[in-house]
Amino acid sequence: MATILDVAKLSGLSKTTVSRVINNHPYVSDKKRELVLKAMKELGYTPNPSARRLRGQLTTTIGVIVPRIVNPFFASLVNSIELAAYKKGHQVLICQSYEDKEKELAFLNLLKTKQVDGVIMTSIENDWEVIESYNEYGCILLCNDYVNQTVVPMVRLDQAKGAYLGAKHLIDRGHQKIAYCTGGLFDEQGKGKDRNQGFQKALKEAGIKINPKWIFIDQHTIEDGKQVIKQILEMEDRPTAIFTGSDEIAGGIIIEAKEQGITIPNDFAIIGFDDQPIAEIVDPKLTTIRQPVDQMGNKSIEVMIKMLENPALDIKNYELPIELIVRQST
Amino acid sequence: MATILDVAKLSGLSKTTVSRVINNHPYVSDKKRELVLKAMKELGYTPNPSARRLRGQLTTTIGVIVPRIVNPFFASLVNSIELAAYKKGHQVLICQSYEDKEKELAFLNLLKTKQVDGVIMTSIENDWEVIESYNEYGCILLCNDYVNQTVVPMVRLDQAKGAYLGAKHLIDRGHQKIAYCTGGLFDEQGKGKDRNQGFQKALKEAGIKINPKWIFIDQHTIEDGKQVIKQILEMEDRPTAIFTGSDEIAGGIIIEAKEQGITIPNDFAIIGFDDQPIAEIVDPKLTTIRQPVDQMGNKSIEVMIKMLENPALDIKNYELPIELIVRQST
DNA sequence: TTGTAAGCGTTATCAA
DNA sequence: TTGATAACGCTTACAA
Repeated sequence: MATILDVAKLSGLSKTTVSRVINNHPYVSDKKRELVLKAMKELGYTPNPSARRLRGQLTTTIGVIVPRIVNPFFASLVNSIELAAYKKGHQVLICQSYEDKEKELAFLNLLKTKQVDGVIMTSIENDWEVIESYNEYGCILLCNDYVNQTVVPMVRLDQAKGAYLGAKHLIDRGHQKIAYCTGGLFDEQGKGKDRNQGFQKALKEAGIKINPKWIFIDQHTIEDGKQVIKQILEMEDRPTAIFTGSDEIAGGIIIEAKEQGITIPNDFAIIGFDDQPIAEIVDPKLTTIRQPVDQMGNKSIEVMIKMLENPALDIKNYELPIELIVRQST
Repeated sequence: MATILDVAKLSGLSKTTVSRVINNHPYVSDKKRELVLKAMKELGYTPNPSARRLRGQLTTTIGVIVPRIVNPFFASLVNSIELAAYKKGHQVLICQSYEDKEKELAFLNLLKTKQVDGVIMTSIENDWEVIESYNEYGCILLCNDYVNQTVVPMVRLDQAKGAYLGAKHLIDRGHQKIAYCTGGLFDEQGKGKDRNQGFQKALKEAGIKINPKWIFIDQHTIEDGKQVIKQILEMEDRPTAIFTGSDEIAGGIIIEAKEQGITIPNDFAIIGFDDQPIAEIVDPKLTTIRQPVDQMGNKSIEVMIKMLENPALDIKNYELPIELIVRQST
């Protein structure tokens, strides 16, 4: 590989001048700039990022932490992040946390060693204090997931509103007995609390009481969805509608329901979350709450790069719109 | 961040000795090793990968090129690669080529600058000669896609056999009029040629002639599948079975067929390729050819790491099993 | 406007 | 068995 010295020699100039050209510094005469550019081209020269990194420069690499890439929601989020990053000349290092604290920390360690300029976290596993302690080593940006403090920029959706819209839609369709499936808990605090609040708000407004037997926590996959509907079918007192935290659970419910001879939306109305491709694949097609994934990816990269260029940037909260998509399952 | 010098100072030894401990070199007394280890722990020391890279060491980063991460097949391939790499202490840098030659090359350039130790290519866009020219800068491994020369290790499936099994299955079910959808071309050469061959072999053995009107090339998405079935329905002379190059196309066909009041498998038998999650989501569930994605990912990392440790490694071709999964669509 | 030289954190070479 | 030192490729004071 050609080095900066090779370029310097070929152009008959010093390393410094070459470096100045590479970094667009002022005080280089047009003539010499030409010379350098020509030599660079001739040698097919690319600056060595490791050396730049070592010297304390930017790495042009951004890390992204997702729970799992096979989850289509996160796949499309990574997709939009990668595309946006590439346009800006950055690479994307991905890490699947698999919801594991240790994996998450191992990845955040890349900040310490300047392997990545910054990390976009799409989910948070460790306590925020722990994660925050890495913030001194590089930029952290929260995308999708978030915390209550405003210590790092966040790109997020109004999940409470999304859940509210979904629940309200079911109520407007005449449902009073509504089950709730979440990937998190059904707490005031903790994972998924915003959606819980939105859901509860809608029910409260309609004067509906929540039946704790119809709350299913820690549900994630298609398989989980199948189990949920099985459990519901065994109940004496059944709900008439099911609100779910993801299209995958909703999809599982629809698939298994059909297997059991249940008609949707007649026997049960189902609503998903995310608007993943599966929403249009299942039959009946899924009513769901759309998360503007592409916008989230673009915004995250935009903000991240701004942060990198100007570390003193104001820390802001970017909220993106969320909307209800009505299809056939409700 | 603590550096090797800090560790040296704290342990009262030299950088060299510390380095020896880090790299498990011989000739370090147990006592001093202890000392170093203790100091490392106390300082929370992590070696700086940029410095190691610059010094010509391994980067513990492996690049993976996929056409697009939102394609579930590639998402699960990346998933298994990432998991296997993590176990071995490696990071994974992903690049979506979006089937773009330039993007592919931009990424291969990371090899030149020692940003990644090696690249796993799951698809090939540029001419092989072009790609091969990067092989001198680092390890290249082909996974899923392949070329005819054996210049780099390849982890692949017997696609011809897969296609043969699928076509044979349709024939065994009594079909004589079989359409063919491929993501590539219907050539002797070029993308997807193996599957073409397998398909053709099965038909030939059964004495069936191929109707060129029933060949659909360059089909990829669910949307494409919908278009295919629409076209078929407009034909005078229709096929009775459709062989597709991916579960997504097959899924699209099933979805649209249902919309049009067609019954599957009665009116048409459909067979997919990949055994993606969608295969079990559509109704009727999809008969398909399973590609052992996890095995491919694991094997690729295993071989890649072997190559990195021993660049003189024999270049081999690793072929993994492929099988037919019969469900309801045939 | 240009160049010299020091230094980023490692590891390999050589000498002790 | 240990340590001093040079080198990897780059950027940035500082000097000219």
